Amino acid sequence: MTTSQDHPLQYLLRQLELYSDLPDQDRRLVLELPYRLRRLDAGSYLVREGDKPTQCMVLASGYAYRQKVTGDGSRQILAVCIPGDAVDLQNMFLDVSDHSVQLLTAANVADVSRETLQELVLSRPAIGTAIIQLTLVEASILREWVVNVGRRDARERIAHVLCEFAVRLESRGLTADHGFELPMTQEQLADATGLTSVHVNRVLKGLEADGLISRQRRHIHFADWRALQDAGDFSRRYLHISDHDTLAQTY
Amino acid sequence: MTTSQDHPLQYLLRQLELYSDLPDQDRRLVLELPYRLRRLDAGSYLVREGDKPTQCMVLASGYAYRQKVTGDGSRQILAVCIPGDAVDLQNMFLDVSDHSVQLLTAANVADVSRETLQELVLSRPAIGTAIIQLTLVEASILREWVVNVGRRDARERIAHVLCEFAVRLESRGLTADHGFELPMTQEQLADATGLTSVHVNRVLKGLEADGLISRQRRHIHFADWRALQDAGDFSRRYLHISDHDTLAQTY
DNA sequence: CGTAGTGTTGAGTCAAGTCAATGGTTGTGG
DNA sequence: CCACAACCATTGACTTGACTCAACACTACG
Repeated sequence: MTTSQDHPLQYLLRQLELYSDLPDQDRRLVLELPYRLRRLDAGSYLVREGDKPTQCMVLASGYAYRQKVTGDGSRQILAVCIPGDAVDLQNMFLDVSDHSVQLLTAANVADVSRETLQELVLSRPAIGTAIIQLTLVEASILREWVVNVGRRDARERIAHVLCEFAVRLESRGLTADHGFELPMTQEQLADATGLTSVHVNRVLKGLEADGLISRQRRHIHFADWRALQDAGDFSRRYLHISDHDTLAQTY
Repeated sequence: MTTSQDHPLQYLLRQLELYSDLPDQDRRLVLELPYRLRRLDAGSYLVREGDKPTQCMVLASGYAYRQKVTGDGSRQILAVCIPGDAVDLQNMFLDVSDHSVQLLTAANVADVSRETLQELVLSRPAIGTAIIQLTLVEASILREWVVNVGRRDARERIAHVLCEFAVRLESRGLTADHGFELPMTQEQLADATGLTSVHVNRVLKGLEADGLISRQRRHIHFADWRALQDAGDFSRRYLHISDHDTLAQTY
């Protein structure tokens, strides 16, 4: 259950150490956090807007997304969570959740007590620093999403999201080479980019026709990674991943 | 210079205490932070994307905005900073700034040493908690902006931004009753909402024609606050300001 | 009193949305 | 193993909200 190989919190630890190394003791404290593991189906809600959560959930495997719904019922996806992401750092220090989190795929979720984690953050400076950095990087990604949705056209938006996803997956050691399994429908991609599913479909076909990507089912292959980055006005700076952090440095 | 009345960091302290009270000692530690005060003109850059900052700046007076520029030169405004906002909590724990901050008006800016502040955050749990909460609320506002720009039409976007601005100002005790001085041009408002200045102008006139607001120069008066909130699909939940925190509770 | 920055308005265009139908794939139960 | 259902992807025809371009008005300030 706590083999270092498949420990449910291993990706969390990896993420914490993306921005600064932890002392051995802190590393141990993280891996020794008591947790409860749950297996949940795709579509399950992890958090609902308005909830007062007592647990902090970590995605041990699987994908999820943050979302908000407007008054007239349309949905905006705000972030995609990948394995290792702490789903509600948000809620760890705020009492009421301001958005919902829903599973994109079936997933294993580790629940950690809010108080335990809070205490760790406040008493261990290195862990505190790491968590703050995580939070700040998440904010940085949100800023980039505002730019994406506010000032880029449809083709740029889609290309940008694909690039971001690829780089984030790679930094967590989760990519096949030059491609990945997109865990979302075109409608979800539309809700992430402020478009409609019909238009997303046309744009994807356009990117394919122009030789930037190729697709089969939901698998995206980067036929021309350089050109895709250009098409998406993508620069990885905002992800704050230093170059030597990435594994194979494929991208 | 350090009268409690006009201490440059007084609004910062107020903001820190919005989400949880500080012990007297911590309160004192904040107000006793060594700082250097600068007077800067409108348009000055406080931070440029790519900078490696060593100071953490606090707006003692005046307004600023965060922005990013896309490859083709268009600008997206990501947040408006009001007096008391710490301009670069971001940079306090990350080494390279991922966006720029520019003054909207002339302002007094207090520079605090990055290390001093870091240490305070990591050694004083109440201050650490407050800073994390601040960061999380900023992220929550960013999420709402993604929704605003991604899923609302022009009229809703403008109405929403006006509501947000009013409530934030009030929570800091900075509003005249049922109106405020908008410190931005219509072009800047356009860059904040992902629109063009021409269209912003038409929408503002529309809101005025429908009796939701009235304007003279840059002063916005809320002729029908209730209707404006509805028009903007606005709910203050995402600001995480508990009701008793607001002063007059005008809104 | 000229200049520069804003704000305002109209006319024409276009990127993206809407509506609606058709195809494909997967899974399930008979 | 087949048939049906459900969900998702694809495509075409038409509409529209917001953009572009361009001119003109107002205000502030040196």
